[in-house]
Amino acid sequence: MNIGEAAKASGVSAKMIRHYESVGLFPEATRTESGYRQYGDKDVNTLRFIRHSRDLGFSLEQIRELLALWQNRKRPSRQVRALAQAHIEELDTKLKELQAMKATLEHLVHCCHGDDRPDCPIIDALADHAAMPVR
Amino acid sequence: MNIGEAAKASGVSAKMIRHYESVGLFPEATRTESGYRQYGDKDVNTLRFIRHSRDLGFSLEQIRELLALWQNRKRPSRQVRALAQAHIEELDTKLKELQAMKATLEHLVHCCHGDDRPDCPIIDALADHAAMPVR
DNA sequence: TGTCAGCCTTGCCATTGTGGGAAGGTCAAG
DNA sequence: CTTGACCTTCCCACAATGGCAAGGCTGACA
Repeated sequence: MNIGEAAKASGVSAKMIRHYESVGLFPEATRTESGYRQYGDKDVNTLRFIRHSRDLGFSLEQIRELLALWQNRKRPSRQVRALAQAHIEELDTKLKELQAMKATLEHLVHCCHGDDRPDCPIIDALADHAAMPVR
Repeated sequence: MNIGEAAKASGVSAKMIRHYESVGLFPEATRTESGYRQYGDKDVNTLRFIRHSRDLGFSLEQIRELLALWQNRKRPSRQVRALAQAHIEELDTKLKELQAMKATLEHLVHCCHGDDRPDCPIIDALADHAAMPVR
């Protein structure tokens, strides 16, 4: 099957399939005589694996490791779990940052009357030399 | 004061000050005869405003608007609040995505025994054609 | 057989915000 | 006058994705 079909079947855009190939995440596809990339069901499965991993927020580097573990029938599940655990912690760090930002903003928005008057605690907080919670 | 000093005083790196200037977020600094940028207290305040805004996750484009509102003494606080409110919603969208990823991963990690055996529900979920919650 | 749509190819550019580094000019202290 | 610390500009990199352009291939239809 051609790249477009593989893209549809896997949910990974043709552009991204080429990109993954170029960075070595995905093996170089065999080509027809005229240079078209050819894919099989196995390739589509791999692409789906990649997409699922992306959907969970894994980076391409992490996916590289996940793919290796996937293809290694003798992997200790410990390793997979450690990778996932580490990623959860990354997510958690980001979550906390975003939550802190949101909390601060919500507080400020709450304090701002939001009418025609120029007086605004949000602007004041951004300008003030003091009191910027996050980071 | 030179750019390095302004950077220290504001918490914005010299690199970024130049960048903000180049994209028009920050006015071009006056220069000494030899070409060094010169900053005053007012500039440092503006840089702090920018940094505080970045700390709350506003994009440079949003900061452009915030700066305009800040400098307009007659702004209606309504506009500031609307900007902040919109940003809160962006944050919330991201938060929900990350939370969904985290929840899925936590579930999978919980299911994985994580020992020397190769059997691994995490890998299985990534590979399986079905059941990928997020997105 | 000609042609046309719709695919494919490569390659370059843009995004967002930040950092790194090179090559060279300036300044102040010793 | 030298040296080290600063400054200048310019280019490159990241991560992941999209877009566009110029050109080649394929298959269907007249």
